[in-house]
Amino acid sequence: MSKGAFTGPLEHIGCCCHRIPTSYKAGMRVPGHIYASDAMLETIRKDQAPDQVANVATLPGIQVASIAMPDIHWGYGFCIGGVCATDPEEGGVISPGGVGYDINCGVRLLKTNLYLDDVKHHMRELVKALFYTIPTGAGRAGRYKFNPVETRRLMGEGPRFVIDRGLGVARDLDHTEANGHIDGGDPHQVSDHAVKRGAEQCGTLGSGNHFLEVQVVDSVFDADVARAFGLELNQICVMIHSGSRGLGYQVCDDSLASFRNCPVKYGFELPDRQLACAPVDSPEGRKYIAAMRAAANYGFCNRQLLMQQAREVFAGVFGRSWEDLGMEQLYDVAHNIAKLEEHTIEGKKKKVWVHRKGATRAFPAGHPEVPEAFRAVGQPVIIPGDMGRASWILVGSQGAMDKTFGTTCHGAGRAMSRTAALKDGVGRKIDKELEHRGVIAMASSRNGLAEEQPKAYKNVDDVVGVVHDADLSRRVARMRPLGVIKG
DNA sequence: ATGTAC
Repeated sequence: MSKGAFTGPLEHIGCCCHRIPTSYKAGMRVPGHIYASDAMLETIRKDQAPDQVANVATLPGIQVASIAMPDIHWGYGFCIGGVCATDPEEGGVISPGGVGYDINCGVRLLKTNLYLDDVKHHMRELVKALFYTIPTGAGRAGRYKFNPVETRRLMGEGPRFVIDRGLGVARDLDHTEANGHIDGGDPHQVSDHAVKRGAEQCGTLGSGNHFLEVQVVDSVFDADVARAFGLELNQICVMIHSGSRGLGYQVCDDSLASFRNCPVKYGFELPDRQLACAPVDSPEGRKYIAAMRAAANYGFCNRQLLMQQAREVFAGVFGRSWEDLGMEQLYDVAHNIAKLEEHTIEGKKKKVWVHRKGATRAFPAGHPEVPEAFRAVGQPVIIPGDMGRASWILVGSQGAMDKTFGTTCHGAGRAMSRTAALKDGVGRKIDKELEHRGVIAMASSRNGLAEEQPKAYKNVDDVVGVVHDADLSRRVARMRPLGVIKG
């Protein structure tokens, strides 16, 4: 597909929201809604992501609108930063492209009782210890080995499986989206090949935009919610951004092959074959849903094991147990997943399949799926930014339920393609540049650092500004990076 | 995102 600029209509329809009308493209069942500032629209128009928003609006059973967040950019079939809800009772479909290749890519935040002054003279040692303990990079195997039977059990149970083996504590589950266990995951719908890839990679970081960062709370925007989350100024935290590694990739790939003939078989047309999908209640759809849920449970396990290794490293560097260092999990969110959820649409309660691809659930105070500890304030939302500037902690709000199926942004969003960023980095020492900005960075590949350099991303502060102003979630705390390990 | 082309 062409990646040229988008020149179609974007009609301003309210706070930070722009509409692609159904008249833009044949077959659109609903309009497109893109949340962005006027200034950001210029960046957003640079690739075909808005056209992908329009393509998604043609999917059978789609409800209300094809929605995109301010960190939108081009992706496989669906844009990254997209939200699509389908109703199975209206022929609604499930689509692997609406979840992404990295099923349950997501973010976990681990708190400590350390402050900036406690770590600032230990950052080099800390980052080195993290880098030499936690495997990074594509294809890397980890220290935890599971045989195929164990790997399938792990996919069925989620992090409880590894916690039962001493790798974490039960209260970690209370602080994970869906308690780290998506019901209906069936490991037997996952191919042997996918299981084989997953068996040796649980507890590894991967490559691309995945990272593990030591961060400091740089600013607090909502003191009451920050207190409820146990966050305060100058506190040290660890942010973990990773997904389901080769296992999720293989589940996605396997399903795309099985979906190839679905448009003919079930009688619908797609404007782009990368939108491959199947009715929720079809054999192909049911198999993908069962496998995708199992891969999601694996993703939660991967971040659990990454967290546990970070706890061990801190304990080693600071000579105290991780419990004594207060290394408790704030929360863990998935930002590449499809889930069956109840939403109110035109006054009626409906169970819909919400696809979030590079988009984060942001449920408000009082929602039954928000853990009890946060029920009074809303769900913690974790937004990873780029490695030079910032990341954010937000809280879910009612506006998200009203406008975006309980969803907000997932990160900064790329502003440059990987190849453009790579070319831009030739001859530079990006780790040295980061050091001048106060960030110790270690990566297993020089190219990785160039592709992920700060200016390859939009300013995450701007992205967060849009979702705050549009009431899709609210600012709680801004985090500044001190040290990072990457693939 | 991904043993970046079984």
